[in-house]
Amino acid sequence: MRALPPTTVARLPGYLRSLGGLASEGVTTTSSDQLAELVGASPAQLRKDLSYLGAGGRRGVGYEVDHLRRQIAQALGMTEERRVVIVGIGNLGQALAAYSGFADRGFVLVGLFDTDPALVGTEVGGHVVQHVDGLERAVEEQEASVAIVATPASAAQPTTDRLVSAGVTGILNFAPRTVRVPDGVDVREVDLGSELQILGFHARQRSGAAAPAEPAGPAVEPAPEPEPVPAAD
Amino acid sequence: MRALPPTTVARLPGYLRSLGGLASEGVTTTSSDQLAELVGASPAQLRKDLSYLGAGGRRGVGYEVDHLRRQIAQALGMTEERRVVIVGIGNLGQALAAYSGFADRGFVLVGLFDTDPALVGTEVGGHVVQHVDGLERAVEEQEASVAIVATPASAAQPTTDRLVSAGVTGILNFAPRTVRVPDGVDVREVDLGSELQILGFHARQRSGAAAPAEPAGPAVEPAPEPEPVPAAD
DNA sequence: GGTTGTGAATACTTTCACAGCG
DNA sequence: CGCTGTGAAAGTATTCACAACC
Repeated sequence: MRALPPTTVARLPGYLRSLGGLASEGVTTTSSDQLAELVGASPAQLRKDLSYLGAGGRRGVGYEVDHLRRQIAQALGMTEERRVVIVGIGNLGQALAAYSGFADRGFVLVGLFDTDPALVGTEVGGHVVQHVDGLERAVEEQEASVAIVATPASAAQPTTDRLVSAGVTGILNFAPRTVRVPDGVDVREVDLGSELQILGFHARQRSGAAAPAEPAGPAVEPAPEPEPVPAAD
Repeated sequence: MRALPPTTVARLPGYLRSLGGLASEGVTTTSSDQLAELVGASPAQLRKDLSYLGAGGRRGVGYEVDHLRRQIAQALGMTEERRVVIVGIGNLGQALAAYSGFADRGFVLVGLFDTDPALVGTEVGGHVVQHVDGLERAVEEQEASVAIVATPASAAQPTTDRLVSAGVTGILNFAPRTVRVPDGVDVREVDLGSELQILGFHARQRSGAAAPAEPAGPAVEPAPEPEPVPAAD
């Protein structure tokens, strides 16, 4: 088991969160059944995930909460400090800058950047907003390895390029545009619009929308094929 | 191919976005190669995804941009209006309330809710914040089918329960806690902390972290901090 | 010529079910 | 006994590669 499957990695933060909850309730030992219930996964999946970590569960007993927390935290690199900058201090950037969970996860916010002269120099979440002109320099000096991009769509790719060339290796992109990065750089895209649209898909399924060209079927009521909207804008 | 695979659904918003870009440049026809390049997917995957939709690509020619847009928009239910409420109007909730992409995607914001008396009655993003006491009533009256939860973690589950019982069938949860919903309700979890931690995992991989193995030994010591490696590569 | 649509092949993920150990 | 760890099975997703068609 050299590398963890990406799906496993994506679940670890949730496990860690639930383990924290257990710990704060004074629980010292847990089982795959209990933890699976908390995180909303299957016990088998949980055991498999944890087995990749070499988590030392004891048969007949379960897992030691504290030990498991340390192991997941280490797998996620939380034992090392990561320095993070945020670029784009609009509504969303400001909310992200105010996020209180950085420290708990080993992240230290070291800079906020924007182009808006009205914003530069103001303080947001305890940091003074700087002009993006100084982005590369600050990234290098501060040894930032992670960046959060919360710019308008049009600025996302250029901003990303600058961040990468300055040495950032992890990017969390909130701009509604997928950004390209070279090998060795990791991007995660988070897009409110896409998430809404995915919800919209399921809502449509539920609302009895027949599949396109799916005539066969029981006597469902005259499915209202939604009138084509006035077309594209 | 009854239903689209979830992975395909998750990619459709990105396709739609890129198609919009092409359309605004006056491009009327595209190919799986061109579109794949834009969205950062493989041409084969794109063709397979589009084939699930029954998108009428023409061999030797490609896809008609406008037709494809309409087809994806319909699959995503964008032709029907979805009414959405936001609960929790803190920093993040305010940023989400100000999001300008609702209308383009067929979503209409119909209510903002919070418990904070200092917030109730104020206007955010063109809407007056209401007290959550009136949540169920408003959801029913406004026929909201989608809710965005941006409350603190502790309020996420109770809020979700209330929303669901009032009739909401799609939830976008930004609170750092997975929420449980009954069958027939769709939840998407978006968590900044988790995303950061996933980035942290990859950063750790890169920084030459040794294999996680504690080869042998019953008692594991809690001091496995690896050597700090400053900016290799 | 070019490009789609798609079965087949490969890769990955989840679930099952039970051996193995405390 | 109870509960983990894990091979094997089942289920999904992606990629390949080429026939079909324009």
